Amino acid sequence: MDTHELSLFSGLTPSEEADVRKHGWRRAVERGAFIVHQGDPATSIFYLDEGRAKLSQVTPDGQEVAFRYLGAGDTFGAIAITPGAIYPVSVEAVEDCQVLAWDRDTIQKLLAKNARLGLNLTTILTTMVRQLQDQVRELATERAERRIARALTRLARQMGRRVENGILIDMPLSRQDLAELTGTTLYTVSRVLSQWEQQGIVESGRERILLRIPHRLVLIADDLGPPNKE
Amino acid sequence: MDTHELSLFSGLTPSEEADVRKHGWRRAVERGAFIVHQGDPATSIFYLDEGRAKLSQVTPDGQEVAFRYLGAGDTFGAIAITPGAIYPVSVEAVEDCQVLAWDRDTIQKLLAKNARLGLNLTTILTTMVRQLQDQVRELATERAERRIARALTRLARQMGRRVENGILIDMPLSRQDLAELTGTTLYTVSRVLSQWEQQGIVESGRERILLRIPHRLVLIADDLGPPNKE
DNA sequence: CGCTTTGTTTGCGCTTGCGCAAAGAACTAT
DNA sequence: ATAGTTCTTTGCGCAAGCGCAAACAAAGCG
Repeated sequence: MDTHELSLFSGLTPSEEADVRKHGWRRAVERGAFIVHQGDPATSIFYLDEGRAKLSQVTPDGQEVAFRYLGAGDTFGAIAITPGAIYPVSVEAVEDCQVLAWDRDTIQKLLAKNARLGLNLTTILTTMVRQLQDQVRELATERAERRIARALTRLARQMGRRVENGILIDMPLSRQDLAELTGTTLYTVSRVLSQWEQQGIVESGRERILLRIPHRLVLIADDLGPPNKE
Repeated sequence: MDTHELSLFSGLTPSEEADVRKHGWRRAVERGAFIVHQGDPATSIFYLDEGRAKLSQVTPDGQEVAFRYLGAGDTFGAIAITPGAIYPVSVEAVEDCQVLAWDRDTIQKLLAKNARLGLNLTTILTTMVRQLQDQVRELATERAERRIARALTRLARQMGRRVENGILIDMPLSRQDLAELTGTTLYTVSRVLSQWEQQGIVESGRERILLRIPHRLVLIADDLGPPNKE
């Protein structure tokens, strides 16, 4: 369901992949630095080879909205394929990253040379469309608690690390970050987490969330959750 | 800013376009009928040659969420390019439509034959991604009145007809429809429209909305709006 | 032409969740 | 350590908007 299963390189032979890789340029990005700046001319398409990053947008009045977190194997900046485009989002490394980048001409040549690459890119884009449609549906119809539960289960699948007593979201993640990801506020996130903590569903600290009973979160996300009362 | 400017056929020579068209099959769809059913195997990609349609999704519990309205020149169902995919949305004709459809193999062959077609498709998809990101941002950060103003100005640009005393949304559009498009309820939409009607900004009736002072709506959408108080 | 269906309006009460403020907790740096 | 920064928690009041209900309006139908 994630871009996970399908990377830009899926189905390519090792030598094809090597060829595509060597036409791009590699760059190391430190935690906290930006790989892509919202508003800049979109000149390159990127492949995240290592590390984690946040894909987000800032509103005119300064509020931040996060769309998703990227992990190794994710592709972003595909808008660069269209001449004259501007990046509509920013991508910020939340840990040290290694990225591959291709400029417009290069990627176009590679696409012309390798049909499978084009198919992969199309699939990546339709997957993004699907995910964003889900996000719109959730924001339009679900309440905050449910959206937070959903975000956490997604993050767990994507970047969860199995530990002794549950699944740890393996990344610094503040209440504010979760709020930006779920279209709510830091306060609401904090209150919801406190409540879950009391029920033993999660265990959380500063920028750290451990899911002790992931199943319960899935139930809340799908609203079959054991009623809070009774 | 809309898919308007760029259609699937942009930049193709007339004979190329004719070739692509004749490989697809044409279908007439009556108002109210569905062109694509959410949940069905995605076997075809579509081009809307004539008419208007609604692209929407139904939640498990029956609520409907509308993503956008399509007009002549719009492409949808691109997910069909990926083998095994399922349509995540439904597309319903809101007036009589003419559509062109290509099945997976056909479109793949056409894409292999014509690089420009692939570029167009990629651009269409990145545009959809951008629009959906905007929609997420709006739902996450803006209040109902503002989202409704935005939706109306968009609809006006997309399917507005200039008439004597303003711009008419040239399509049957109920309060419920607008609510599904803006992530709110029929009641809220009705109240907001009533208020605007009193201020002379719009003039609305049953499934019909006329923008008398479109500019004012833009101001509300961008929140520079003449303060309601004072 | 009256009857039904479908869409719209608006009063009212209520829930959700926002957001300030202030206190506390955890990490950083000197 | 100590001070400063950053993140988190929670009380409290409040506004937005939900959703029922009931009345009204407009279109469709026999």
